[in-house]
Amino acid sequence: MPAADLDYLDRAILSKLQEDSRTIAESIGAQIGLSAAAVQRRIKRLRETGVIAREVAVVEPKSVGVHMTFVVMVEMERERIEVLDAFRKQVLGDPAVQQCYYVTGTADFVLVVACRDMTEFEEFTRRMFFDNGEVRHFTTSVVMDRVKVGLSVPLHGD
Amino acid sequence: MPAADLDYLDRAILSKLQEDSRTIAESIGAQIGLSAAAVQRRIKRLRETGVIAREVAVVEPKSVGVHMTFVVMVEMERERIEVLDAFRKQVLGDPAVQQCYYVTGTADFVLVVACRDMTEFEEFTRRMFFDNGEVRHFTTSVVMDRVKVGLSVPLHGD
DNA sequence: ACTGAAAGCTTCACTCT
DNA sequence: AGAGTGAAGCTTTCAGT
Repeated sequence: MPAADLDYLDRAILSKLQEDSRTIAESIGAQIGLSAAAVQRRIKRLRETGVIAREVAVVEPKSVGVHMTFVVMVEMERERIEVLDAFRKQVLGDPAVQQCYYVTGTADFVLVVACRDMTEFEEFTRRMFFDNGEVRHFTTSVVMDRVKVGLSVPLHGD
Repeated sequence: MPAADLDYLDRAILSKLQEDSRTIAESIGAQIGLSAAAVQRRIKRLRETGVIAREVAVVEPKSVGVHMTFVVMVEMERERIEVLDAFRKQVLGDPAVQQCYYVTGTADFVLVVACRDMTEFEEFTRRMFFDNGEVRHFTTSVVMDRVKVGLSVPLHGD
């Protein structure tokens, strides 16, 4: 998605929807000086062009029995494309992995992992790391506080 | 929100809405064997009880000119409550910080930071770390690939 | 929990600038 | 092209069963 040309109105709309995707067009329009229909049209276009990639419900983990979050740094044995791609695939298919970044530095991947408890995390490490000969090393940080959790992108005039 | 009692239908609904919050109740109902109204009522309750914390639009960063993501490990000078809280506050107010976790281990905080470019990130490090006497050390990893990005929580039968 | 009516939001066609 | 208005369409909400 190579930078669609968005004016300040589009950005204002995105800013609202990043906060709460259920904000109705009429209310957004009132705040930025546009009719509801005009806002709708823009939202539609933002969705179609992929600027709005998806709209999701954020579930409170504790309310569904998921009490622990971990940040895991993973170092692979070899940085061969095949090895990396296989790991990527495994990560994409594992529901415990909320996020995975391929990064520069000593670690190759940074994972954010959500589990019900420590036992479930141990099972996770086994299937993801110990049963995988290509993982050289991993270090786990237990999350004590989720200070800020979101996917909001900074939109210049924030 | 200490674990509301959710049955498998609630979990199925959450699973759908985590994927796409615009999935209409009728379609969810058809898949799990419930009327649209019943699904609606459950969704309403899930929202009111905070199981669904929020509903947000996920913006594709590149489409708004945000081309770089970083994972930053931060080590504080002292682990005094005051110091930590001040940092938390700063993080919450900074739009470049997508996520911040307070963690065990050598680092105190793990940050996911989104910026337009390297220059903006350098400005960020200055205001967040260098101008802050309480930050002892930080290490930056540049994200080369956002393999998996989401906030979806594992719901047992996934 | 389901059905059907009412309300609300979005979408479309049309017109205007 | 993009903005506003008003009607049609769809989704959600609220009664009543």
